[in-house]
Amino acid sequence: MPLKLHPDTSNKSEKSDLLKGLNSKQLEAVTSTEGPLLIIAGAGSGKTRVLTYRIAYMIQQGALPGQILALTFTNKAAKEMKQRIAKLVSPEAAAAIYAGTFHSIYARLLRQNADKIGYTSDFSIYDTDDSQSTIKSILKDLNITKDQVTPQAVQSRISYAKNRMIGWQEFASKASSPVDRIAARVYQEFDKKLVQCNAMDFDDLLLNMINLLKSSGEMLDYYQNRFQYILVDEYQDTNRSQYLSLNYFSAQHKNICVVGDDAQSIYRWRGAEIRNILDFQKDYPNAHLVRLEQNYRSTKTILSAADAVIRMNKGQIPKKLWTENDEGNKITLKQLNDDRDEAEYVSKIISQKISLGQNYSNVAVLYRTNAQSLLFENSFRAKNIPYIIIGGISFYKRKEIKDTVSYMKLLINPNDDESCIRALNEPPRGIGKTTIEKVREFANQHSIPLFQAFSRADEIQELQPRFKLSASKFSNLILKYSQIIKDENSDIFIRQYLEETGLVQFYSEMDTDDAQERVRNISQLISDLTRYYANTDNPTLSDYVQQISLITDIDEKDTSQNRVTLMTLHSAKGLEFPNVFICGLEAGLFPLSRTETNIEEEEEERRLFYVGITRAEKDLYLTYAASRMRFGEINRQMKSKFLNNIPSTLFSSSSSTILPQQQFSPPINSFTGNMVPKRDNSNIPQFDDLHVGKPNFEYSQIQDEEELKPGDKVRHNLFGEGKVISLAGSRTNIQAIVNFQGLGKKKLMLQYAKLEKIK
DNA sequence: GACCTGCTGATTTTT
DNA sequence: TCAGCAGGTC
Repeated sequence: MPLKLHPDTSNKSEKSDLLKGLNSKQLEAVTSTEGPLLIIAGAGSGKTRVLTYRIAYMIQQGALPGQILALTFTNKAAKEMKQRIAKLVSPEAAAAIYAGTFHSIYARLLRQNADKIGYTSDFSIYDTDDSQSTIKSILKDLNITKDQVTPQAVQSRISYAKNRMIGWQEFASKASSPVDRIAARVYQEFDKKLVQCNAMDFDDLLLNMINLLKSSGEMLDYYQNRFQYILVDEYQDTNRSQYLSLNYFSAQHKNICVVGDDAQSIYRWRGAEIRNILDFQKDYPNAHLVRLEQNYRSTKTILSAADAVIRMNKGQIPKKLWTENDEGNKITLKQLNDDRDEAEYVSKIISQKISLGQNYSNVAVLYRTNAQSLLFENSFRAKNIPYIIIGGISFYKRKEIKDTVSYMKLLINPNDDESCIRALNEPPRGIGKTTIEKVREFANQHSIPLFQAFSRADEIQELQPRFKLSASKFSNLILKYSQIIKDENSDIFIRQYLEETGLVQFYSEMDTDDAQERVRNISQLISDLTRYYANTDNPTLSDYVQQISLITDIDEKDTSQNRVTLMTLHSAKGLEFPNVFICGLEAGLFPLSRTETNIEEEEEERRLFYVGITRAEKDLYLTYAASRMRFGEINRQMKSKFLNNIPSTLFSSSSSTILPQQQFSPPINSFTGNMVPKRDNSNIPQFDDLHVGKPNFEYSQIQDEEELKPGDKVRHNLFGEGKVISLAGSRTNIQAIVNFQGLGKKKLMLQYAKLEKIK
């Protein structure tokens, strides 16, 4: 169907403005709006710009924003794309576009039609931890011990199968090893359990989308008409189920545009199939192909290094990435004695750059494994280098946050057994393992959710009266508030509910730093919920919980501030920085040792190195250490074989001489265990960036403007109104004792507690 | 049922 | 190195 001109946006000058500044290939990609289009976009070739402009152009040409489906790799990328479209076209248009990750968009669509596939719209989304603990309980029910198979092994096999659209029946029929046979058995139970719990894991969001499309002709018809234009970013990293769902969506109109680069495929281990991009032209025989090969990001030197590396891979499509940029600085290769020296070296270079007028935010430090971040953190903190870590333990994976979210989930989806278990004994209610086992048995016998079994505790003969009492207290609390929320959907009641769970009070009363931090985190989550209710049309708790279930590490970080970014090479995909350090280039670490025996895995590692190199705009530093502490032991190692792929002419003269491996100097410290500074989070600017949307952590504003004094009336987000009893501590670390109405006295750190002074 | 202690395995990468 | 867990004790 050709595009019709939109009457009010067909302004000629706007249109030409939009296309101005694009090179001929980019222009071709932007304006080829009809039919299947494959864009092979080399690193730094302006891919994001092309996608954004293409959408804006389509809208200008008459496409309805609500008919556009744009799938990106992170929610952040989608958000940025929408922001740019808001400027290029209009905020209304941007808001109407369906843009997000596969998982978040599909979750949204599934919510609207959950009943068609046997769920309710309030289904829970299980993250990896939830799934694993479900698997553990299944293993227990099946009397399978850890000696036979680990829950992790089972989980990864199930996920592997799901990613490739292999159901349990097929998996069972092909299972040849004992572990596979167990996994097949668990897989079957797991599927059943998830449906019972009204829950989906990450893989199910994709699979169920396909099930939904297959569920009826009308459904398929509806969505094929609904999404007239489909755009997919990072197509090389899509898996089988993503691929199939796209085929369903686009089968009629075939207006599908995929963008990718086979050289940057780094998620094979997660089920991504490069063949999706390689076979696109087979799938759509009349597909138009555009190659974006001009790089606007990096210097010639960096590009040469990247090219030299990727050329070592056999299974790559030949590409000629080129740039008009300068030759630029040589690459620095540095050998250090050990991992601590490596961190010191990186800090030193960063400090030098800062003194020459660079910004911290122009620097990224990339590594293979999250565990490597610790030494950089220590060193940066000692040198007052502000930094942000992406990845590692996410805010939403913290115990107290998961517990709080479990209470929310349970309120909207009482079938959710995982949340029930989590919430049940946090804070401790005196219901122990034996009791839970008895209730679980009862639930299994009657095929009812765990929560329902707790509500019927009276009927369970073997339970002692005191357990029956605490069980009914627990279920009454949930039932009471789920009714209240149904009657009046307001965040006020959710806050009240969370307070009544006693979770915050439990931590508040524990006088440890750790507990105080947990209180702060919970209160931050609650502020976020409040903000969500204030800023969203038709907010619901269910929607909020689903949103935060799908937040990715990179989404939740505010990278706009002036600080160094620390992250894994995987997380760096799609980003760019003037200065990039790639650290830990050692045999066994990068490439990881387990990949060395498998050519395909090693090629994937090499692509990962390629991705890392091509993040750099101007200066690239490659470092490796002769010895490194791993698993609490000091290991000596050789430099990475990947370094041999880069011609030595590209390295600066100040680079370390590339020593033959045998000549490595021995590590200076034979044992550094005690010398590594303890992790100390006290002065890192971290609380403001662990967040959905805009964090706005408004701490310490009050005491800066007007000092609190005993007798003042204050309001706390969670505890409500109260009166300041006393203040103690140093200026930067004031502790207040506040008497809250109905709650009694609480000790609060002013620096973190959000106290609002009221008249 | 709560708490303590000593053992074990984890470090790939993430929606 | 250290978090998480099983197993023992009160």
